[in-house]
Amino acid sequence: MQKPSIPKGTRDFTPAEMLRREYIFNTIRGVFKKYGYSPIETPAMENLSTLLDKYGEEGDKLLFKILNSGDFLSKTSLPSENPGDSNKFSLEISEKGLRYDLTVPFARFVVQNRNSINFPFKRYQIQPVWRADRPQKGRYREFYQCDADVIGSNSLLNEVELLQIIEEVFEALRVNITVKLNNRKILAGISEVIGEPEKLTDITVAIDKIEKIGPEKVIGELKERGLSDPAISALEPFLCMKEQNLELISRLKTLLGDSETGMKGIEEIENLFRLLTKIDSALNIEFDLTLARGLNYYTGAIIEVKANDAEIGSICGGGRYDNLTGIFGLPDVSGVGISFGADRIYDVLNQLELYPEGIVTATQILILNFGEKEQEYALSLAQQLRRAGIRTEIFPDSVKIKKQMNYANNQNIPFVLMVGEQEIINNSFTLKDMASGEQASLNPGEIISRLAEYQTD
RNA sequence: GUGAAUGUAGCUCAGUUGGUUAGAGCACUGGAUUGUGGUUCCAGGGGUCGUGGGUUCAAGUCCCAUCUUUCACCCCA
Repeated sequence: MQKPSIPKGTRDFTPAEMLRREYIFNTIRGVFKKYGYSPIETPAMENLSTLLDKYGEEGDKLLFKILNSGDFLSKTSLPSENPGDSNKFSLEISEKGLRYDLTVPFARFVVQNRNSINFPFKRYQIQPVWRADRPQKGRYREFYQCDADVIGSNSLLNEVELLQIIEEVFEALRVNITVKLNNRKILAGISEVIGEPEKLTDITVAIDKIEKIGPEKVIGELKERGLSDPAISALEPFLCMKEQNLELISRLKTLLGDSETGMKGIEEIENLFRLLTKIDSALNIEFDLTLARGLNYYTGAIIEVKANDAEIGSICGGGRYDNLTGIFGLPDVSGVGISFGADRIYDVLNQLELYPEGIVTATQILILNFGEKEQEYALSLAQQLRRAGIRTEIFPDSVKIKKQMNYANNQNIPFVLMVGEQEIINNSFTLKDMASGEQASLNPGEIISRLAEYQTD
């Protein structure tokens, strides 16, 4: 017999773990709803044509592809006939793939359902995504994203609203965060001003690493990527700017004056900061010129959130994309969205033990099983308690009390109720508080009011 | 895709220069206690030593391959 196992980078979750995860999902979902976002779901798999070329070359490599059904080999050339081109071959035997994020399927959804959608469309979506990455710290092959996007509106109010959502979610989860903000138009402006507009991707990828590897190595990498020496020396002042937020904005105005796109980006971020002063936000926001974000489709604001007290990558990210639906045949529709990385948030909360107490238990009271007659009575008593909103279970088998007590302990059930012959006659039952060990003899009404004090949800 | 570490009971781990029948704690089962758990005491079950090959009289231990997990790079939530 083989040992059972699950695929690399995937995980099972026990009931105790799921209670913690549901707490995170419920918190995020609650905030999304509060701001008027509506839920949608899309299939786990998409046509590969929907997914390919949306995430850059690296992203394509990380797509999980699904083998066609049936005798697909008979319809295709054998791999030995085109050696070294397994990528091309894989497209001959695979036409579906697992979704890589929720934004691209959402864009596809919007285009496909454009006639029934009421714009501006505010949707949230909480579903798993898959990446064929090599797993490591905070990185899984299957993980949940919690997305909120507004599509069909250019207004910066949407960016502000998404920042409010970020603030509210992490405040509720009690995670201290720093929000990093940048704008792709500013990055485009920089590459224009230094005379290398086509090298925008190379430039952003390289300067994204500046904190990690330092300016010298970034310059080295840019040389490798074919950036000219005059362009590099023109770029250098941008790499070592120490100004913050508003000062940085005014400094950039003098440097990017020649780039229309760049100035537009500055104007956007300036307005965003101005709007933020109106909402009484305590968010710790940094305008970070080195924030690039990999996903190719971003065109305006880009947002990334880091946990201050835990060593893990970003726990939330997003930005504005002006033409993602254009690829699917619906041009000139701008969208902006954020994505919470639920699994990383889960790791942060586990690391810092930030869960509230009430979530470790589902059942509030266990009715012990004393035998055939007693369990019939317990059945109706349990129903009374449940109607009063108390999460109740009956131990299904009339086994030793020790075992039933042990079950209550292991499940973290705070109360057990003894329903024996004497208790039934007196209509008064022994309620035991499992934490203190105290017992009291109470009638059903008294039990309900006693339990009501422990309502936590 | 590149580089490194790791794998022994359900879980966390010990296992000497290669040498008889591979151990502990926790968990589980039974009992001390037939209606009182979380503490205690006694007893018990549970192992293809990740997998496959090789070296050797002899491999958990050494060598090779492969898989898993973990960490870093690339990239990313």
